[in-house]
Amino acid sequence: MAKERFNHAQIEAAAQKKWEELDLYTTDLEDSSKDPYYLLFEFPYPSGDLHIGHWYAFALTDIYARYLRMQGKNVLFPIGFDAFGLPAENAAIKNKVDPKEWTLANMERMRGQIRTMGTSVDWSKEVVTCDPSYYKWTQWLFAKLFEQGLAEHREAPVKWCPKDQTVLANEQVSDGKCERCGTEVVERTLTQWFLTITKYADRLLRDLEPLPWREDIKEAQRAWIGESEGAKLTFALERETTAESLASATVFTTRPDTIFGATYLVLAPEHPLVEELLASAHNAEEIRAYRDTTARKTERERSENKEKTGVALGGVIAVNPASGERIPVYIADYVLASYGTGAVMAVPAHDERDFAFAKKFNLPIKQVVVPCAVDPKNPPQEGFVEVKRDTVIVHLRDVSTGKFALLDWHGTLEGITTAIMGGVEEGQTPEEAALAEIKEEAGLTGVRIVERLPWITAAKYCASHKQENRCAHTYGFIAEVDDLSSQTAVDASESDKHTLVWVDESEVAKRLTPIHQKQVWQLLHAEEALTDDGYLIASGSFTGRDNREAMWEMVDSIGGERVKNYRIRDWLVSRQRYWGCPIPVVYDPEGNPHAIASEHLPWLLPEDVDFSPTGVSPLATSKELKERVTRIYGEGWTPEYDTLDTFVDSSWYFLRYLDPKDEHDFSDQTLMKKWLPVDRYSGGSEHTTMHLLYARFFQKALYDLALVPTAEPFNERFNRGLILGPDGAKMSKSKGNVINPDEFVAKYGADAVRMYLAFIGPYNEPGSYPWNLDGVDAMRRFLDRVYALKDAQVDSEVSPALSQALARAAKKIGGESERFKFNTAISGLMIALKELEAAETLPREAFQEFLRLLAPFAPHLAEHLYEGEGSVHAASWPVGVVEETDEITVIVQVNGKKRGEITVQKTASEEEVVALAREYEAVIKAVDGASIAKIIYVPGRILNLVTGGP
RNA sequence: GCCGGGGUGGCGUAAUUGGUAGCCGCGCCUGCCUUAGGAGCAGGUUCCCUCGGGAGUGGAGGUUCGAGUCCUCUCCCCGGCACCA
Repeated sequence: MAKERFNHAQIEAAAQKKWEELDLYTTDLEDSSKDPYYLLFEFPYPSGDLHIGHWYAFALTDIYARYLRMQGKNVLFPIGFDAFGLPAENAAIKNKVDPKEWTLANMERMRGQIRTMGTSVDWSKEVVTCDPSYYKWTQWLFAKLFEQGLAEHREAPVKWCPKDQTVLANEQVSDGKCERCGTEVVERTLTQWFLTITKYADRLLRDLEPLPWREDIKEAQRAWIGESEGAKLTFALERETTAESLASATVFTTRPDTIFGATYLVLAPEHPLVEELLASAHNAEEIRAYRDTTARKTERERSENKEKTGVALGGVIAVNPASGERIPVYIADYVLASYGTGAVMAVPAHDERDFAFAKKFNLPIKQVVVPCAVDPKNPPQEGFVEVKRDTVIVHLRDVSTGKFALLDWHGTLEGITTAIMGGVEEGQTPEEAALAEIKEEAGLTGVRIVERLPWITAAKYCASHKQENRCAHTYGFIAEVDDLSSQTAVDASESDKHTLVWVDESEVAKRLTPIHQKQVWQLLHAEEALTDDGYLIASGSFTGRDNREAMWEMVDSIGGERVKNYRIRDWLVSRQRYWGCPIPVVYDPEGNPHAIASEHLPWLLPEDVDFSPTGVSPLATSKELKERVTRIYGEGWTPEYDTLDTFVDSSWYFLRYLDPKDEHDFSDQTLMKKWLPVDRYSGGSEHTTMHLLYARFFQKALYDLALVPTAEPFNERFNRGLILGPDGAKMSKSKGNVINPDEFVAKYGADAVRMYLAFIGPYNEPGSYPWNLDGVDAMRRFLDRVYALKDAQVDSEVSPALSQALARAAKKIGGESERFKFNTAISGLMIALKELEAAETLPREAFQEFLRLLAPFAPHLAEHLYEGEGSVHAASWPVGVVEETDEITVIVQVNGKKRGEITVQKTASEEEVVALAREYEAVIKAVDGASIAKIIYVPGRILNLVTGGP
């Protein structure tokens, strides 16, 4: 017999009607009788249809909104539409419809769908970014930024999408492709509007630290801002032949400690000095050709091919300000014009890119930092003096077999395997020392040194018998021997210490035991720069010092400047598209930009426009716009034809929610003081670096203008996971795995669908979940079980046990909801339901209390079954007190393994518990006659008996 | 490559933050009910086992009376950044 299933369509419609009649969700922002709580989710783009992702975004934040209201909070839970943007324009081009009509129709459709979801959003605060009453204030704020010098009009190379026919922000380009349509972007030089977010880079970074955000979100922002600390150093440029001073080049480096190792200088192809020095170069043609080739390449093409290219600035040299060395100057596109100073000092020994370039162009590689390994078995001791010793390590190869000689040590050094090694004695060259050691330790003569290794390395260890720390400054050699048969035997005193062994090349690294031995061998084969820290060599008066410790002194000594540099670029906001907020600027007859005065705002988007994509801004085709400018400003004045990036619209919408209809101000100062910052902002991880950073920048700029009361817009930020298609792949129309929620809502009901989404996993973590119908079905079964209990209600007293069960549930469900862990909150509901079902009789009061716990999760069904006054959503969250019982369960362990559990009075002493435990059969068996050496008792939790001997 | 977050049953997940590993759900198994079941109900379900137990949270060590949780090394997955000097 099928269980009675409720008619969800009927119940939902009735509940929604009731909420509207009671006007349940209009927030009185002035109300000061309750704590304000601003719960925000990212407002949707009106694409036309509500998809399952919208449900995940809106319905789950709605759970929290409802919970907070029941907690007695005054909750602001608003919604609006991010209504400007490309899809409308593309639809317009394709289907010959008006973008405005298209957008308005979509919004109307989505409003209806959102209403049927049963979310408790406050429609009275709705904002629509394409509405003149909204964009009037986007324009007003832009004008404010312009007045502050935070909006700049300048020529710059920009990313251009040939398909969308518009400029893109750096952030909208990924892998060299337009983020929106996937078309390869090209670079163009245009005069564009920029918001100078770089001026706030430092504050955006610093103010991030105290925010209670998840580390990965903060880290993504930090990486985007990309702070690096370093120095600006200046190199004089001279004519190579006459030493005539030509100019000077400033470089940015994060490694000024390696200045003595700078063996050449590199300028970005776009660097202004390149043009300036062209006349002095003897290979001007070559340079021009290189510059042109580079200019024709997209940034992607440049970075895709990691093979270094470049050309020397022939006849020009730079003077290393530290060493005085005259070093060559190159032009290469691995140096970016847009980062740092567009010029670098190249230290091939200690920078991977410089190393690759130096190898290719045969430039000198000069080591100035010696990386230092520490012997982990014998580390330097605090307080001992450090003594530096020059040492050598020899890798000796037998030419006839190709094997290498190693020494297996005996005695106190048993188990250690090294190469032939030893100290460099007074008056010896390292080469001589190497040959001497070969003779001494291996007893070999007729050996030749074939190579001195390029890098010097070091190892630190403690020589405890001498009370000193040693630093072995080590030169490496490769030596070869032809004929082993004619060799003399090793001195007996040496052969006692070690045995000479010959091993294959591939075995060497595995056999070497002390860490620096291994390191030297690896360096021998390492064709790469040394980027590790260590001590300085060949660095004038700084030689011997720790590189990090000496760094800033070195900067001072050559008149360098300590600076911080940021990777973030200014925000390009000009778009050559129609469906956006017109940039509120006009140009005087001289071409200077002027912000449009507030009495002319909103500066309306003209309607007599041909918006087919031609590469010029559609607004340029408007007759009305030109006439408007002439009428207001006079002959010779011209309009700005570009529109704003839609991220500008969405950078302040949460301020407008507080006063959406205000005609005299962008928001309300008093209400902002009361409601900002947003308490919790829930959204998608795709907005971590753009929207979130832009909104923070806007807030700070407005804060500095005293237009908003806080420097940060959002307190908590939660990023939700992703709902995948049933096939586990990201939903996309092309894959045909898009879930349309309407179908499932019709079949299972809105409550079941939202509970399924809530139960799927923790909401505040970046997981991804495939859509699974069985899960929706399970939620419907749960709701059917709830519904089935409605007729079991009797007017009897609630038993203490049931009362306690509900109190525990209220506590758990509340706590989990607080942390957006709706999955475990629902688990709490299921446990509570089981307890209600198991009760002999179901007191009405108990079931009604359960409905209050259910209300945020299944708002329609809870409303339908609720018998109290008004709406269940206006009821308060149950505040059951979880009482402690007199009896407690103690887990008994023997040697950390669980052997049983005993129930004792809460007041029982340790002795009593131990005595009880020792009578327990499994415990007796586990102890097995052994004596108890130790007893660990955590009252009320655990007893651990640790056995000693028999 | 660098940075961040993770690896727990067949699956999604849970674990009071150092104290009973596997809650809740899916799936699966058994039984009941039913003309029927892609319905409902009850029970079971980490693995191995000689039914006494034993093993177990990616792997290897360590700290601790006790480790999914802390430390060291290592492997793998996801996300971000990436010629940023």
